[in-house]
Amino acid sequence: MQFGIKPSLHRLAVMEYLMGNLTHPTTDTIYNNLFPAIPTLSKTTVYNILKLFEEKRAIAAIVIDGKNARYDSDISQHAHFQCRKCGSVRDLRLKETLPVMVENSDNLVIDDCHIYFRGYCSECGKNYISMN
Amino acid sequence: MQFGIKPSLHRLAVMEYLMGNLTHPTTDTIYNNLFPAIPTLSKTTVYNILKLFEEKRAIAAIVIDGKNARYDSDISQHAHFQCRKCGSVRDLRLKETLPVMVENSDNLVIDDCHIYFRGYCSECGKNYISMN
DNA sequence: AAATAAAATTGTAATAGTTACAAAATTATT
DNA sequence: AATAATTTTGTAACTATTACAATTTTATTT
Repeated sequence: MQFGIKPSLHRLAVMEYLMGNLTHPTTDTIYNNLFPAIPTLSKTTVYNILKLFEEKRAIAAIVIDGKNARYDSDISQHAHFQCRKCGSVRDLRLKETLPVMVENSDNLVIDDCHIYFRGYCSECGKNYISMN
Repeated sequence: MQFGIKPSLHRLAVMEYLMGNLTHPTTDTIYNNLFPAIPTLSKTTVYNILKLFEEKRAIAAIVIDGKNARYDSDISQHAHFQCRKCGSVRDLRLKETLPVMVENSDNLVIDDCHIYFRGYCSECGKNYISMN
């Protein structure tokens, strides 16, 4: 396990789950899916582990609607899309890697960038008629 | 009041506060600052009004850390930066307006885009030494 | 102007995601 | 084997937000 994170059974299980499920799961989803196989697992541990991973930048936390955080083991440069109706989150590939595109006149130490879009997914947008 | 929002004293007060304070205030901050002048104001009303404004796209909700939402009456294309240490949020101007830069192969109805950066602000980053 | 309908606001209570914390269990080191 | 360090657990607390029904205000109709 990299990123200066010591491995443990639980940490490995969470990381493996994330790598095998690039569906931007919530803490709850991760916990519920791991629990059957690891009955001693506690939800606090999942919170702890996800927090540790995110701090070490081993995974990305996706926060869009403020309801709950989602997690992504794909830390390559990509954007996200969340449907306003069903709440589902999916990846959006960028057509080109973003250049340094902000005016950073002050001495900001920038280590992280997130881009997200919102709207209606193909399912929920079926009956959507623009009023413009 | 535009965006298909009927004006009321409270709605006008919230909008005026946001337009006069481009500091990305939280619901709490808005409420606490308006309350002295409008003692009948309730926090639920502030929540209701901010939700309405955001739904009508009259303001932008800024959700970065999942702790609480912040609001911005500047709905022009710009990015945000949040300090990991002090939590402050500030604007970052984009050097050029973003072109359509995602592969939108599916039928997504996209109506909103947010870009945010994280790291350490000039104050909190003073003693920051990169370990790379 | 009075009566009625519609909309906005209020206050309380509930919800849900997350964190604090101290105890227990596990793992590593001496 | 003994000790120290780390990880995990479980409960309780916290906080931002929402649900909801009652009340007040505003608009519309008679």
